[in-house]
Amino acid sequence: MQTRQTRRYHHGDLRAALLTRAEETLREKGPAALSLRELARDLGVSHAAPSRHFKDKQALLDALGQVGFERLGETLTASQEAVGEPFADRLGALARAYVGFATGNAELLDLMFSIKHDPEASEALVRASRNMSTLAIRLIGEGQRRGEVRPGPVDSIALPLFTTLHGFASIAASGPLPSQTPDTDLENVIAFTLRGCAPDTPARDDQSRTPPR
Amino acid sequence: MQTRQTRRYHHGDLRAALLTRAEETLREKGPAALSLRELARDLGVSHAAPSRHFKDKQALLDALGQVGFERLGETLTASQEAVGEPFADRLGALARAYVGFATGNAELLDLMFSIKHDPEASEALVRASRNMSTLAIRLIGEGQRRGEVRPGPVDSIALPLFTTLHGFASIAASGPLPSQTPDTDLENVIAFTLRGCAPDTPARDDQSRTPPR
DNA sequence: ACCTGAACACCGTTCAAGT
DNA sequence: ACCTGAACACCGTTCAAGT
Repeated sequence: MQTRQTRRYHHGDLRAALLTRAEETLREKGPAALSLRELARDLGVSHAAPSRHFKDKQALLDALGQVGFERLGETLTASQEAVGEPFADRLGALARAYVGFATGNAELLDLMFSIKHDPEASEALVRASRNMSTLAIRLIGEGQRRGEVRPGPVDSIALPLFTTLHGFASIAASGPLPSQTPDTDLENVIAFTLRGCAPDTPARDDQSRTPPR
Repeated sequence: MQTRQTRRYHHGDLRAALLTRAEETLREKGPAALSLRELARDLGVSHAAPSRHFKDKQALLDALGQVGFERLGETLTASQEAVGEPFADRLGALARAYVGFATGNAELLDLMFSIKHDPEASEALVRASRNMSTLAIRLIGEGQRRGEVRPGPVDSIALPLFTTLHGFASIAASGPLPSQTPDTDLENVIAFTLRGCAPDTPARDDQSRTPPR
């Protein structure tokens, strides 16, 4: 009766338990304090047990990064659901979601983007990180159809857009900015990005300009 | 005579030697391979010797980050010397210099920006990193005086500008971008940034537009 | 299949002791 | 002042062995 009901401590999902605990200690004590042996200790298994699920410490870190990318992807996707159609609204929601994730998961974001993108990196990791840029591409495409984003190859706008958001998010996450007003900073970045995306003759306020030829 | 001329192995500048060697192994073998004991071995001193110069491994990493910021500052400053006055030229030179540094010193850049910006972090480190943003501020101020950058608080433009460059540089450094054409990517980012900075009525090519009121 | 225990080579840090 | 040698507690990884 002990084999069926009393599987005693953790079994079936030591892998998941390792990832969960790893994320906790990453958040609470930083990346330097992340050790396989301590993880095993916390979970009450022998120090060699993790090797059944992750061949390497790096393999665990990669898996953690993958979780991070998947969760970031979900967060960004969700940000587009309760928001209006105008491009400015969608971009604002995306930017706020990205920055919110970055400041709420600073150590994880750092880990995600410091993973070596070797050709040999886990395919799932690569897929998860690419999924994110797809979102930016969709956003730009839609903005162009609405005439709120200047025409041109989607990538030539989506990549700068993404790097701007990512740059601000990662700097905001890695320490207080020189400026003491993070909210204003974010609004400035959003406004800057909107200008970078806008058509040559802004359609928003001023109708007295000459229309594009 | 041995105390004056034959100081034997390294002495006077073990500290500098440690930093130099640390940067080499960081570049060649990555941050995970950076160990105080191996550094000491490489330099022919005992494994306890480094502690005379850096109280901690973290103290060495902070010092390494500081030299990184100083060198990046010099690189960016130098990029402004042999370039014309127009804002677009200056920005282009700055962006290319930043990305060049990032791709040429990927591991170091990563280390620089993953340093915890505690209030207790070395003052020199903080100063070195602030120096950089001063450059962006000067650039924007000058662009505004020339009428090539839209008016407004300098910070509201300088910060987005900086985050855009940094975001692209750090992504470009941390692995090949999805796109296979890094040069075009950089040009796209520069063009995007210029639009973000530009006055409402672009002064560049098309003179048939209505001038600003 | 999943885990344990022991073993190995490597760490960072500290501290008495040497010169 | 600057460095050594030994010691301590901690790693990651491997591998025979258990259930």
